[in-house]
Amino acid sequence: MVGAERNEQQRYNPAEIEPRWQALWDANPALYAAESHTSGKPKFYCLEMLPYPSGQLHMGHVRNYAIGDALARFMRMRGYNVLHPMGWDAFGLPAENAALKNNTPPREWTLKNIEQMKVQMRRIGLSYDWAGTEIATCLPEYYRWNQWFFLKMVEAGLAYRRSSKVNWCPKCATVLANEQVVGGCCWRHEDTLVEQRELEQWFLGITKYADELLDGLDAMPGWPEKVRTMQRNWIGRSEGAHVDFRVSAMADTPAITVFTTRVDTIFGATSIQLAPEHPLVKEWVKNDAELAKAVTEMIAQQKVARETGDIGNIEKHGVATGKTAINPFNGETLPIWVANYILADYGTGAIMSVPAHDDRDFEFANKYGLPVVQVVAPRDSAEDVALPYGGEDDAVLMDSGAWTGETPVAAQEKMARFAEEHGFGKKTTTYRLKDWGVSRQRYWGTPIPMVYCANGHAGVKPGGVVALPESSLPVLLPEQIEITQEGGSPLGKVPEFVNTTCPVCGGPARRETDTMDTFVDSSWYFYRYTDSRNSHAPFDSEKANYWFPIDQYIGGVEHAILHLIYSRFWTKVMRDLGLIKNSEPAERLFTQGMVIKDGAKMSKSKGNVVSPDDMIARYGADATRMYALFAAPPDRDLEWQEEGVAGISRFLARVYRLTIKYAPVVRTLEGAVHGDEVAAGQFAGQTIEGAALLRTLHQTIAKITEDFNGRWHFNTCIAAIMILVNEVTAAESAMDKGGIAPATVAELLRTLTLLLAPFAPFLAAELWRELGETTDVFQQHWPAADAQLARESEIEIPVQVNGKLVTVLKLASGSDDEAISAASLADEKVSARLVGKTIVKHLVIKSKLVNLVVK
RNA sequence: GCGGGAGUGGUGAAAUGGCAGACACGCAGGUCUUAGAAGCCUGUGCCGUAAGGCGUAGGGGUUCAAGUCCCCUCUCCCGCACCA
Repeated sequence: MVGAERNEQQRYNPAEIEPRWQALWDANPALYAAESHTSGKPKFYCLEMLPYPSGQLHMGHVRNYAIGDALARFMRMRGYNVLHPMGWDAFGLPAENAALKNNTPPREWTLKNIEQMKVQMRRIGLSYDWAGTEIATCLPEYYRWNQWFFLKMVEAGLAYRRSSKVNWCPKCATVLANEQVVGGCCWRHEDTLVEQRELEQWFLGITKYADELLDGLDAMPGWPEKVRTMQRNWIGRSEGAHVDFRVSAMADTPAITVFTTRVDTIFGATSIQLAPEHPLVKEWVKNDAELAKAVTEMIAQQKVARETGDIGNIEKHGVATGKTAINPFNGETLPIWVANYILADYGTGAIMSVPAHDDRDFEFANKYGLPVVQVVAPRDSAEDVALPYGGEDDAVLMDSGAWTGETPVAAQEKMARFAEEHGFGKKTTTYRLKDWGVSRQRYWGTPIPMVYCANGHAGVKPGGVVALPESSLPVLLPEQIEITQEGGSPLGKVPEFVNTTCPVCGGPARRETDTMDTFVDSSWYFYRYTDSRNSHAPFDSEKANYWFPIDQYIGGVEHAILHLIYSRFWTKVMRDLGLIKNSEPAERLFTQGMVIKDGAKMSKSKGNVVSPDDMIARYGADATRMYALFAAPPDRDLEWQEEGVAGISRFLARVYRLTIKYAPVVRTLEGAVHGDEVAAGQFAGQTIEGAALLRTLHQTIAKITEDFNGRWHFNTCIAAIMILVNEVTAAESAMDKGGIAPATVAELLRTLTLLLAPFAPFLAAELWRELGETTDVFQQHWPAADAQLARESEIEIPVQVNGKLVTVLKLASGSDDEAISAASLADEKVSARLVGKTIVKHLVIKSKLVNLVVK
């Protein structure tokens, strides 16, 4: 009957369908807007990391957003109030480089890129609430709140200025945070070695939160173990002790404070080792030309090794200073050396060397013939142990005065207390994490809202730093400016910007000309989304408290340290300012894998970049994003194969053909109920074919629904939809002959469309309309799986003999173990295997499988 | 060196201790076509004409049953690294 109505088949044409729907969606800004915080629905904050507006979307973006958009659409259909925002991480160096190259102002270049990328994102059909949430961090409406937070941190003693050794990228012509140095090179210029410079810089006191940042990781089950481990390593908490060693015969020289995690081994110390850049060494080289030469060489060598990533492998060497120090625990005199394996910026830059119980000290002592004194040994086997010996669980101290016989752990505690009581040491904790240096000598960033009062006033000496009042915010970035890469901050060359008055005394003042690290912008942007048009505050606390924490954050693992640690820090600061209640920004974090091509990360230099625009032009946005979900589970790397996209496109074309073919039948069914309103009994009078199709349908619903709840194996979800479509296609002749009730056909096609909606929104919208619906497919309820309909009528029972498959029995659904057992013995193939054997065990497992153990 | 992850057909992959390779890609044969493209149908882990045997990096173990759990080894990817 249906076949007769078949017209000339329309072909699936995404190039026509997709822009048509896109235009409709663009014209309706409220379509994906979240309801307010007073909504009665449960909330769901679905967030993807905001992109840098380079002007070109890449496949990594497409994959990231395809995952987030599928989830956002699914959650909406499940009845949640979904916040799904998007914005632009719009400050940063590329805009300045582009300005140099093309003579375009950074602002213009950035805003143009944003427009381009927004066009691309809309073309993909991503369901963002553009009108309600979109932010660009380079606009004063946004960055004024960076300045506001900065002032709050100055007030709280969390932002401060000091001179220190900093990482300097010559290409960026600016300072970098420790987090932005990757393998000794700049994170943006992987071939550019980072130099060390001494500069006055602004720092944020992230180390005040080091313990909370570290301990909090244990209570974050929704974050990948990998990310939590990386953050633990980065924070690098190390419990130990400081011990002061007096320098012999130099009463006015300060004692050398060493940091050690093994104070229990101090009786085995045979030398003191200083970093080449230790302050005492700097003093001593003044009167010792030979020492000066050796130290200078070591510093140069350390620098080279650090830059080439070889630090850790360079040969240990050192030089004796000729000076000695006193071990406060036993009064022994130890030689003081300078060694190239001691780092100036970790601990105190000085160690006590215990060759018997530390690999590095052992290597060093052997080379220079320093004594090796064992003071820890296994409890039972005395001192017969290979050195260096770390001291396992059953170890005890030997030759260690009052502490001899103690376990190392007990001794560490007692000896640190002893040192403290006698004033030459204390228990202490060292972190690898350093305070966050946020000053950048660049133009395209947030101006730091501080001035230097030229003449000074009460409490501020001439040239001293003064915070601007909140009322003077925003400090605007000047627009017309000459960008250069030399001669310090570009802002320093703009007199109208630099010259100002002191807000306290009214005298002349000079503005801070450094700008903030762009990671400041991204540390709190997701709070702004909850109230992005607020001009009185960064956001309304009530709104933020409704939406936070983020229910699902999705992005690349490359931000595991940088952005994800800074934004955790910022959240804690905001909590302590009383702005929010949550202590962590995101309940769940998902890090998707990379998109690779020919086995390597896509890059211009390798020439293996696949452009999303090309893919969309050839196969459509639906096929492109669906392939990104189908080709691999989302947490794994994805090898981009164009044939695969073509395959998805063919699949969508089959769905399209099938739906268009039967749509006329569906449309003529008046008042048909559908979706989850269908009563289970409705399809009771099915033909066998109809029942089989409904069974697969409901199995598919169940599978996809379950997967969205956490497993996120969208590749197998899409495979399940393919299986369903394959079955429907195979039943076409039955459908044509009227072997399947029209209501069933309608149910199948409507539900199939709903199941496709999170993955292929354009096609779903088109087919929903073709099926005669006037509502928006994304406002529909997600279909409910009916366990009755999903149940198999016949079960397949594999039968094994000694664990090897012999046959598969087909039995009526609901057969009990006894029936299964009997059927397995009655089978010919099985009995052939049993000739001359004795059955030892006859196992029927969970009504699913039979295993006969025979001898 | 430390930490995390991975290793399954020609390829992407699937399999929550229970039939290894679902679903795709590719390939081969067929069909339709004046021809091609697109469809559609069939086949496709390896060895073997077949019956059958073998098979999840390698080795061992636990179990009625192991890709999956445990131990050892190898390889690859990612992060950190002379961190005292």
